[in-house]
Amino acid sequence: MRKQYQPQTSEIRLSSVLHALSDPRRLQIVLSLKDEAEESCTIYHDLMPKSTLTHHLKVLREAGVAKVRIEGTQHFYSLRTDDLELLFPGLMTSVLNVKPELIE
Amino acid sequence: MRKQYQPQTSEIRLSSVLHALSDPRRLQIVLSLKDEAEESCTIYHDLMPKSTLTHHLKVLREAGVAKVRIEGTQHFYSLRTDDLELLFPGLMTSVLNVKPELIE
DNA sequence: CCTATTGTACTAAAAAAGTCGAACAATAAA
DNA sequence: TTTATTGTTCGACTTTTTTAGTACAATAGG
Repeated sequence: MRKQYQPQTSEIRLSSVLHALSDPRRLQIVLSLKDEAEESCTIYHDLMPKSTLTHHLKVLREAGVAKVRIEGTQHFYSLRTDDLELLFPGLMTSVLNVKPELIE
Repeated sequence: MRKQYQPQTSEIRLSSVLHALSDPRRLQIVLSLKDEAEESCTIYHDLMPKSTLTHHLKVLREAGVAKVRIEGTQHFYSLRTDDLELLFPGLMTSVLNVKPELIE
């Protein structure tokens, strides 16, 4: 369990962020992180198999949308809200406040 | 040259909008429409072949990001700024104001 | 040390997206 | 009516993405 690459703030790109957010399952994950400081991966295991979840979290991480803090064997995910607000002011606010019926 | 389907405002979905915006070439098109009321397709023919352009404009149209007005054989494209602002307040503003070096 | 928990890596298959040439359709203009 | 302009449709091909099973790695606890 190594690497867990996450881009520096200066490496985050809009195309990648929008791509990461455009998948319905990833958008669902992102929205569920809205009000949580951090969230362990296990809560999503009802929604999809572990390996699929790993894939989506990796896309979010590598795009710079989410970050992870590792504690023992548990991974706690959270949004990089501050970085994203700095780079793309207003973007995450508008995405996170989308009306549920307009998501997909 | 018929159909040119464009969704009603109530049919526009965030996933589709984000997907449409996530491709670098489409994002480039969208940004070029920022300050233009309307723009004919011909100006993009340096950037890509006609059929590729048609494809990308179709994705933007069907997602509800752009609309077209047909005049003779010319198609004039513009952004559905008002509709998008109504559905996803602040989203397009943040995308359209991205710093060029943060696009891709 | 043994075992359960948590999540990654690898792999393969299927689905979706992007690219673009060539033929076609509609209009405009000569 | 013939020709040029503008853009679509079709089809083929390539690339990327998504999905998910299986095996593996790291840590925690008994």
